[in-house]
Amino acid sequence: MNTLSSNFRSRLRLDPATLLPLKPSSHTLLLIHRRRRSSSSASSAVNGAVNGAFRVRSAARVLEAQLKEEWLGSLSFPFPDNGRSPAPDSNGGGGGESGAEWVVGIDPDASGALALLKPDGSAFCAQVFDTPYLQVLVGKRVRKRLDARSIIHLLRSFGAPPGTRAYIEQSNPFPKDGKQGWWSGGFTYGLWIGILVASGFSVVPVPSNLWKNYFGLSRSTSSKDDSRKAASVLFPDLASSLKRKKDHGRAEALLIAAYGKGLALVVESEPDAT
Amino acid sequence: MNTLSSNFRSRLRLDPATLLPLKPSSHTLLLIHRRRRSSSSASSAVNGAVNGAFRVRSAARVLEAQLKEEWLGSLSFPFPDNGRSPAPDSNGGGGGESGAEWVVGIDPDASGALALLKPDGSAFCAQVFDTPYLQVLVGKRVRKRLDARSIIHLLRSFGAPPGTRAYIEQSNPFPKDGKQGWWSGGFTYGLWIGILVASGFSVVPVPSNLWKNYFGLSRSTSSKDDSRKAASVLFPDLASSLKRKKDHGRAEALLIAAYGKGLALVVESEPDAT
DNA sequence: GCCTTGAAGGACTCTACAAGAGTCCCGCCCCTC
DNA sequence: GAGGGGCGGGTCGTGTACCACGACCTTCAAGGC
Repeated sequence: MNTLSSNFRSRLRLDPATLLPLKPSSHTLLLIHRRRRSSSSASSAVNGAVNGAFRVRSAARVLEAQLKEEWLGSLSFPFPDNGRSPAPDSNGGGGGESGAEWVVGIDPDASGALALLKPDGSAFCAQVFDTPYLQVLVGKRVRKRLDARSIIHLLRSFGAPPGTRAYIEQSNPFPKDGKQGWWSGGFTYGLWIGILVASGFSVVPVPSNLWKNYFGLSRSTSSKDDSRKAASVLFPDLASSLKRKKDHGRAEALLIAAYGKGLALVVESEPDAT
Repeated sequence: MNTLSSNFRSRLRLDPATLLPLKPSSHTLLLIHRRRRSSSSASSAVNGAVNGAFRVRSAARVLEAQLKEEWLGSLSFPFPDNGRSPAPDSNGGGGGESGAEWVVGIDPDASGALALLKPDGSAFCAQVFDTPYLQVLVGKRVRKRLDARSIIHLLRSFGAPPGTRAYIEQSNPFPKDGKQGWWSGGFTYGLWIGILVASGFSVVPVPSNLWKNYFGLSRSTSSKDDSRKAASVLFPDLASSLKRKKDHGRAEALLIAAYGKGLALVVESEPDAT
């Protein structure tokens, strides 16, 4: 399709035992966001329900969770009333049950990548694509900007089922970083989210801490190289496309997807208790 | 649909004489971006074509235009090979000719709005919608974030023809503005672009200078009030929804749409010469 | 083309012909009414 | 809920006890190989 976006394929048997032992704890809740009718006017209803009986503290706690749920809901498929061909089942997600669902992982940076885990028989087909970009003249300099059309084209070519979950790393710039970096971080993040939601994916933002801790990549010197190494172990058939330093984005996308897949397995295999 | 997004309707006869006298000059070119096969590897082909015969100056000029064209192309419908139900005509835009095309105008700010100019017989139906938003907990503060799902829902409810042009104001923060402002500016801008392109619109970014000069709103004290006034004159039936200070976003969206509509008329009525 | 280092940065149109002049916000959080 | 004014700001999950702690980048431009 596009000369720029190189793609690679791999075959991987995702054994739950490989991914589960690390953190089956707290994140399961986040994935169970059901329909809620409240839309952009949270405070009144919640206050009305909580007044009197509960402390102000717990009310704040509840409101906090409510806000997060609504934010996630606004990024997820199917839509409340207009969803075309919505899954009749309760689960909003892609493939349904038994772990046979599609998962997308995205490193939204300008030199980022997109990883796709697609069910293939009893195994999985893993692919990774560099994010298509363009050269754009901004000010009197040429900068790199994501190529919206190519990204949409790529997503459509997948043929993923509606509501497929797309895990995307949250943009979290540092205070001492420059404003242009802050702007670009917001732009790539927003562009990806807009495209994904409009394309029928259910977007799940993931703070960078989570998937890094999940794979034990925290506080490791040269974690950039380590994440490439970890991705090569998880997806050995893609190791050849993770050899260079600049393949860091590919590794991130793959690990984010694997993290999301692990969460999905947790949700499916452990309905409630530990 | 949504309790939050208030909508309003108006009927307006857009007389070309009303909009044209101001600036039929330079911007017509920007709208004539035809298909180009080059994608994200501009430099080589262009350099090859320009080498030798032309000065370096003009080569830079050509490359500059090429970059801009590619950036606009990446935001426009139909897609090169995957466009579903593409307009068979050459014009990528919505309604075709005779000025009877749909136009969308967007003020992408967090408290912004979307304006829709829809052909209705020989006149136009103008509507404006506040951008749906959510309260989101970021850090330990509650901030306002655009509601992607509601925006998509709103756009789909229009039933606009594929390739309808959506004019959106460019995000241009000031150097002394804070990083959070830079991030948010990039985020809202990117989110809108992603949603619009993925929803089949042709996005045309518009620097704020252009439409302000176009309507003579530059260098006017309290240009906020003036733009509300100008929008009320152009769309008298919507004046009642432009009364408050905070309706500034609605006025902006309407004026951006009117600016885009004016450009479309220029392109259609004056193929080449002045 | 790939990797490293180091600091954290306006962008835009118009005028007039190379670089300069002039213009444009917004987000966020406090306050009052 | 609406308007006004002033400055330009991390955010995150987790743990211990309602704030503390420690973790996390990125963009953009220039130079070396």
